Amino acid sequence: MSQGELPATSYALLGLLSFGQELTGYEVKQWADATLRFYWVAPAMSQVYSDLGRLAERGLVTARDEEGAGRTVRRYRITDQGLARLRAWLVEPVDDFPVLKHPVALKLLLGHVTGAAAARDLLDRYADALDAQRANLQKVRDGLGDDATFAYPALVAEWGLAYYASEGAIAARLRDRLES
Amino acid sequence: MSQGELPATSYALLGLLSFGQELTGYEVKQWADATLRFYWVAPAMSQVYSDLGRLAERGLVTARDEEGAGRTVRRYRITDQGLARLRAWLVEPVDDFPVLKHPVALKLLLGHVTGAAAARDLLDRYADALDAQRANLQKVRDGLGDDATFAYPALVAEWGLAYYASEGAIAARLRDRLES
DNA sequence: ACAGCCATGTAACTCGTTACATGATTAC
DNA sequence: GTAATCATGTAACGAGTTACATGGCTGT
Repeated sequence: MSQGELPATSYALLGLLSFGQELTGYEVKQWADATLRFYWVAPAMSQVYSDLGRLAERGLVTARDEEGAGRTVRRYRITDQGLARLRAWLVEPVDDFPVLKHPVALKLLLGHVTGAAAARDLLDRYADALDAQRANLQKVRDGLGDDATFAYPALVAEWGLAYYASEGAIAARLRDRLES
Repeated sequence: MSQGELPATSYALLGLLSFGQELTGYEVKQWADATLRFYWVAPAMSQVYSDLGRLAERGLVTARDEEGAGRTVRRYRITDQGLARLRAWLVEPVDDFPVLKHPVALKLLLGHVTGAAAARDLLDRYADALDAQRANLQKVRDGLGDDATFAYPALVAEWGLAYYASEGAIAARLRDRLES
């Protein structure tokens, strides 16, 4: 039990459980959609369940079947071992530099194929998408409040907001340079 | 032939060939490492070869075996059909918002597990990595020159440089907020 | 002679996705 | 009653990775 390395996404899910609550797979997915999505990925529902199963196998979380009128739901809680394992991973030096899969930059890179008008269009639509994304993240940040419990998630949300703001400014500048 | 959708990475490789040269798989990989790496991914050598093979099967590139004293190298060139297909993909509205896999943000999000000192450390090391990455991209940008041929790649490289600058500033600000 | 780069691929595997399948509870 | 949401999984597949295998060319 507990042998073998885990993919980062598993640690991310384990991390969601490190805030102390006992969550169902469904709830873990919702938290992932609300927070992890902006800095990591939003794992598919099916992956959440299978990853939680693996974490349980290794004793990093416990699975408890909770009887509720008619329906039984399975709640997961992080174990001491899981917390220790998570801490060890967190303090490990980060080997991977952030990977950006940026379809807009990729398409702009090939602007010579489509011409300046298409490139401007691309950046315009990106600016709209950025606004929408930023609005979503702003709601998440507001939802986190100013309590100490979620101080770090709030910090990271603000990082994301600053990133979107900067990205919007850069995109606007690039668009202007294509205007000529 | 030419049936079926292609993954974005295949279009990215096809895009590298859209600049007109006839390249070997090895050279495509080098271009990918130099440019695509910053905004998309650096595909493994083995993937470059298998993707080029698939593009050839579909008539989007031609493969020509070039005899050279003893050794034969295979050079790929984009076809008219390939260029048309690439153009169609480029003008398609971008459905995917950029995906950021940001291990530093992910670990910072879980700062409550390790404490403020570890979080500061994390951001310090990230700042160093950012500097290194920015220096690499600066070399790429300089190598692209100011010729019209690589105007779009140069534009995107400058986007990347601005992004790294902004990221460094944000990380420094966050670090200061953890100082107290 | 030897190291390092150029060059090309195959095989096994992992991560993560979509599609499929099922059913209970809640709000209107 | 019926639609949306809560809840839990399995199966098939795809994209991309690492490990393995091979060999020529180039500079010292």
